[in-house]
Amino acid sequence: MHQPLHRFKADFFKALAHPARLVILEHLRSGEKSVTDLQTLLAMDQSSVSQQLAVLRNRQIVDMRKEGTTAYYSVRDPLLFELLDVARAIFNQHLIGTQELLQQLTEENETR
Amino acid sequence: MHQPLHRFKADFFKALAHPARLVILEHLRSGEKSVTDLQTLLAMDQSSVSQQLAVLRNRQIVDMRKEGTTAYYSVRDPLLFELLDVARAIFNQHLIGTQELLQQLTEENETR
DNA sequence: TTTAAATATTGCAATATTTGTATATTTACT
DNA sequence: AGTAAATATACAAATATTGCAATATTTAAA
Repeated sequence: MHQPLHRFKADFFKALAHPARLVILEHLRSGEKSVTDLQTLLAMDQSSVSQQLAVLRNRQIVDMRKEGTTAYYSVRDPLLFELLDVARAIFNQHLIGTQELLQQLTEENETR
Repeated sequence: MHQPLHRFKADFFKALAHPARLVILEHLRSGEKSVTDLQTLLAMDQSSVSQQLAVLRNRQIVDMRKEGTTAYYSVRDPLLFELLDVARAIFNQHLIGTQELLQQLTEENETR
């Protein structure tokens, strides 16, 4: 049925579903970065960074530009940042909900 | 450092990273649905639907309401649909890119 | 108190992802 | 040609996720 398209979409989300890759994307908000840059920023070893970048590259989420021996990575579609913003908004809502729940539980204990 | 938060975010995206779960969420755009409803809509067996719903429930993406023996599921935060919309926009861009590439390749072959 | 309907959970083999380590590849420089 | 820097890839062990089939649980009604 809608199998292929939804599989495609699922693969896209799968590419985002990793802490290191999310951090990489956050760092790319401020423009392209080299692998060494990211390696420093994330305090990760070179090959791990390269591997995560490969995942993002395969899903076409990032673009790569080579200058000499240096590879510069950037986010292909600025809409991605919008997506991350909406995701952040959802997390905030989530945290507010959790906080309210805690507050409620605390009050229940106090009035007892 | 930012480990826990990004792990949390990654888990959220992981919950979206499955074709069946994406289809379920699309169906929930038009309001709450019972497990049987979804089972029919998706042409999946009951236990698979329940399992995927469990994943969405664990990540607090959907809410569940029970009425008799029937369980009604709905999306907790409408922002989620906004997120899916942005994702859709990204896919469209992506497809346009692919299409243009194909077009270009076709033209190259024709003029040769 | 059986029975049926609706939903949830469990167990497990098959796959897929992650993580760390080692090894390639590419490019520029000497 | 030989070497160093930057990046990429290969591989294997540890984990996690799927996809089914079987089994439980819960609720309402006979």
